Amino acid sequence: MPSSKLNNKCPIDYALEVFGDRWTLLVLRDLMLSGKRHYRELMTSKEGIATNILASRLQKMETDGLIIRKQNSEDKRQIFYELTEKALDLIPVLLEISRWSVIYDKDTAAPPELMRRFNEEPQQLIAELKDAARTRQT
Amino acid sequence: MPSSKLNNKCPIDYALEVFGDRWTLLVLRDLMLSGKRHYRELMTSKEGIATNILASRLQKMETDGLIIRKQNSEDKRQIFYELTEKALDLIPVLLEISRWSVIYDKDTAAPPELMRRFNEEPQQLIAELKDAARTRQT
DNA sequence: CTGTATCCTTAGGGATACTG
DNA sequence: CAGTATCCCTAAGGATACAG
Repeated sequence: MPSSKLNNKCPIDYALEVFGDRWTLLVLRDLMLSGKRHYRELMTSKEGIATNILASRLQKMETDGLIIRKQNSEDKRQIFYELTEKALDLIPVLLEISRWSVIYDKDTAAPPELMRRFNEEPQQLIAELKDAARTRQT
Repeated sequence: MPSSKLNNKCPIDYALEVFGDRWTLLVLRDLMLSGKRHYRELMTSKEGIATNILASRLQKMETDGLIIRKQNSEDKRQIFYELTEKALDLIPVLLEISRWSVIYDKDTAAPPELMRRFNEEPQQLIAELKDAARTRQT
């Protein structure tokens, strides 16, 4: 198994360790592109993740430095998840994947305006998406 | 599970179905960036894939339209795998992933010249890599 | 609401022997 | 060489109940 290698040198190996499972990329999508921040919101995504799986995934993502678990300063019971720069830097990966899927799977759809802008001005779009995610954080 | 949805609309879902497992992306890497074309070559990659897994992955990749299984016209026993355009269009995805891993994992390395060119002239690099893969095919 | 704790099932994958 | 065919095993994931 790729993740058991001690001296791990291949970039693809590392990526597979961090988000090469069945759920992490979907959770990242919801946090980064759908603007979700709470457990309950993540639970509602149409793929139907189980509660124990979501919890374990969130923990691993925190360990891997993708998210930070925070509580609302007024109501301590309110938990939300903040994306790190490391996670935000996966936006281009998600967009590239989306572009590919939209081309090759007829049943796949993505916001056309998003895809158009990714083709025409990718840098600016990425910067905007990052900014949007950052300002959503607080 | 994401793959069981009938009306699958999210691009990330589709990508996960096609290459969201532990091996497909590594096999693609070897075919696309390392120039491997034969079963025996794919067997030697450092992650150590099992023979049955490699065989099943190659079959699924053919079903999914990523590769074409061919035999040498002179020596029919010689089998090799040819990448489709659908697979070649994943080069940007692999490069984006690599860029990210190199930044965030200190143990990860990639050819620096490759990464430099991906930053400075991505379109040209991608075109070159595709061409290289295509000419290798025959 | 945000998770733990269990229990259970299954698909994915490792090891190895074997085949045309 | 390019795989099949088995056997086995475990980690990943579903379902559900429950807790703070």
